[in-house]
Amino acid sequence: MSITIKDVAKRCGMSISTVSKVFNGYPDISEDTRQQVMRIARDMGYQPNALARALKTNRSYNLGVLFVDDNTSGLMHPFFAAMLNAFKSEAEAKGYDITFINHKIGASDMTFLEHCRYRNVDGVCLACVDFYSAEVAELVNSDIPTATVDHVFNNRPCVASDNVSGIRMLVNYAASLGHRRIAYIHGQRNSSVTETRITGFYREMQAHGLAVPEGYVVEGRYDDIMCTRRLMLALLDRVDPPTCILLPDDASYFGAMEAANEKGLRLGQDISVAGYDGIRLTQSLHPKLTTVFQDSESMGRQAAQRLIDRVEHPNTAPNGLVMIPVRLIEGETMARLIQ
Amino acid sequence: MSITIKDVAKRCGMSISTVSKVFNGYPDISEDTRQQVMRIARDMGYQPNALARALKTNRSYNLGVLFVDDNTSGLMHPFFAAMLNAFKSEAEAKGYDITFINHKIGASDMTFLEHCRYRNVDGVCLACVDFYSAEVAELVNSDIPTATVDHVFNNRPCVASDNVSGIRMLVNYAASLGHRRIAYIHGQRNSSVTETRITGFYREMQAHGLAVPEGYVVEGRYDDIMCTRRLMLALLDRVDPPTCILLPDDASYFGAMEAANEKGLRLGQDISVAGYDGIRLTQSLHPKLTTVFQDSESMGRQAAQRLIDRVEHPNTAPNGLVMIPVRLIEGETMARLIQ
DNA sequence: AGCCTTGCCTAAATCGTTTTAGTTGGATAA
DNA sequence: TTATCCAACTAAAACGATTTAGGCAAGGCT
Repeated sequence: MSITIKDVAKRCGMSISTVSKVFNGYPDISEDTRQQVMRIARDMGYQPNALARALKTNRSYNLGVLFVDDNTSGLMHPFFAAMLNAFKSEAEAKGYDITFINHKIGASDMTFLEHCRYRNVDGVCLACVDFYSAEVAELVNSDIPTATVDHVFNNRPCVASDNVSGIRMLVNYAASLGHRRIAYIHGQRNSSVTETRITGFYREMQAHGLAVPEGYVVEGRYDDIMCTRRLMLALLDRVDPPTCILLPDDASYFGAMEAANEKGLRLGQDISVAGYDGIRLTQSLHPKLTTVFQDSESMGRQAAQRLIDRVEHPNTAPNGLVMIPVRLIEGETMARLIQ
Repeated sequence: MSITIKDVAKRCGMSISTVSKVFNGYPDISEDTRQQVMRIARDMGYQPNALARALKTNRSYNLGVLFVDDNTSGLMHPFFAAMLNAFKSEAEAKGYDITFINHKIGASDMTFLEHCRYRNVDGVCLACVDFYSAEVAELVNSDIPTATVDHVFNNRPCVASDNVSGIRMLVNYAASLGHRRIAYIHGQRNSSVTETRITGFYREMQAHGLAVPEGYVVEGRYDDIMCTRRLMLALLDRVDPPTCILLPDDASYFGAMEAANEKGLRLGQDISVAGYDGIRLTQSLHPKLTTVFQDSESMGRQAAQRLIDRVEHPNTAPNGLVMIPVRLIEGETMARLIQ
């Protein structure tokens, strides 16, 4: 159905090798021949077959992405979707397509590594996945180049958001506004992102000489409005309610809005909250959410760049960790306390 | 690096053909041999190479998806993301991986069709794309099986949300609550979805004998909070303001919330609005948005099923249009008018 | 004239599979 | 006994590319 190199060669009256060499920029081809082949190939609408090329060269120009969540795919989370989008754009600009790696393809269960081998991906980016699973370890320790997002494996390339600074900025900002009773509803514990933020929270609280009462740091869930609402209500019902509550992420803001409403409290005045992520949506709301902006676009782009770098220059030293700076967005949800 | 069929054959002391036949379920293999080959293959961790297989069989078990938007990718829109997610799950369950089709891969510009050929996709699903472009026409008219979402090409397989019913349900519901001045801020005009809804709007208004004043139907943008806010304020500033405003989609609800706030109007009491999509987020807000639920999950799943059906049974008659029913979600944003 | 470059091209092997057309050797039939 | 058949295997040709090794003129040098 498609036009093959053989068709082009025949039409040109030349050998297959010559046509191939034209397309691969070999020097031992005369200018005349090159022009002619190019013209005829274009006229015929010839497109080299990626499968055949990949089979021979062992380069598929395909990158795997690991974007699976327990429940639903990372596709549905605004932050991960934005990152994937940036990753994809950058990869495409460099000539790579992307393939989602999973472990249920058709009847047969595959490990992530098997799926990667099956599709001959040149490299794989691990973003939204349980980094502590055996499968992931197997993949990372294989010969397939990897890049990770927000989780470090030895000195392998990793793009990480500066979570320590991010959470500290929030605590510091809250403290600077006069808050002393600061609570933290954090995300699920089985991720290094969460752990990093929790540690940062305690450290910055300590730096400001602020106590963290029992129950002020409580496990919630990312992207879960109802859960956040419930936990926030519980915090507000305490005899010693916090004046400021840090949320798992921006999506949780909607839960906070409702909790505040139910209690008749005005956000940014009677009760202060802050999110984490800096997604577009919460920035066009009133009151505008105070949050930490994570540069998902830059993270996705750099993850792609660094992965491709590994793929194309496997013999240079791996480039380790890249920390992506975060930025405090001063919205309208944090009250200045009169002291 | 990887284990090939040759390695397995050697280890088994058999020919390559025999091993291949075992994996492809050929009948002329003895049970003993089958068992032995399977065991050794498993022990060695053998995984057939998809590239080689695809090259030979002309089946890549890869489906293309066309998910490009003018500005940003459809990945960022909750509705399309949900649909893609369902499509992906269904495809994976049937043994297919997915590849994003675009026209800028590396240095060379490709048409969508060229990209599909380059990657040897077995079929392609067109979801979030300009259906009126020449490129898309070229693709749809090629020999590559296609399935479309929300846009019909002749009798080719298409999964469409019942937009006519959806918009009519909203108008009908509004009318039944006593609304007579109903405005419609619709999405961008260059899509059949939008056109269908507009037509449906006028038709149902007429059916209820309701007039549509000049300027009551106005072009907004999907997923654009600011734009919706602006247009809604303009509508409310009229000498004959509507009592009910239909929005382009659920995401626009946030714009409507702000507009109502600015005017000091209570949503669902002083002013009524309705969305379109039924995404999770707007259903966990107060007031809960009245909207039309589009079954993105079912749409994605069925698009995958029907595309794969075309791929696997190319000689049966194409199955035309499947209409996915919509459902009115009665939220809290529509007031009952005392008459 | 003979030899060596150099420039330009081609033959053929190869990547890892699938699949068609045999090839065995033993059992059954005539 | 010999022809026939069958079950179970294998050889080899593809699929569409890349790449190594080599061929063949034409021109330059002794």
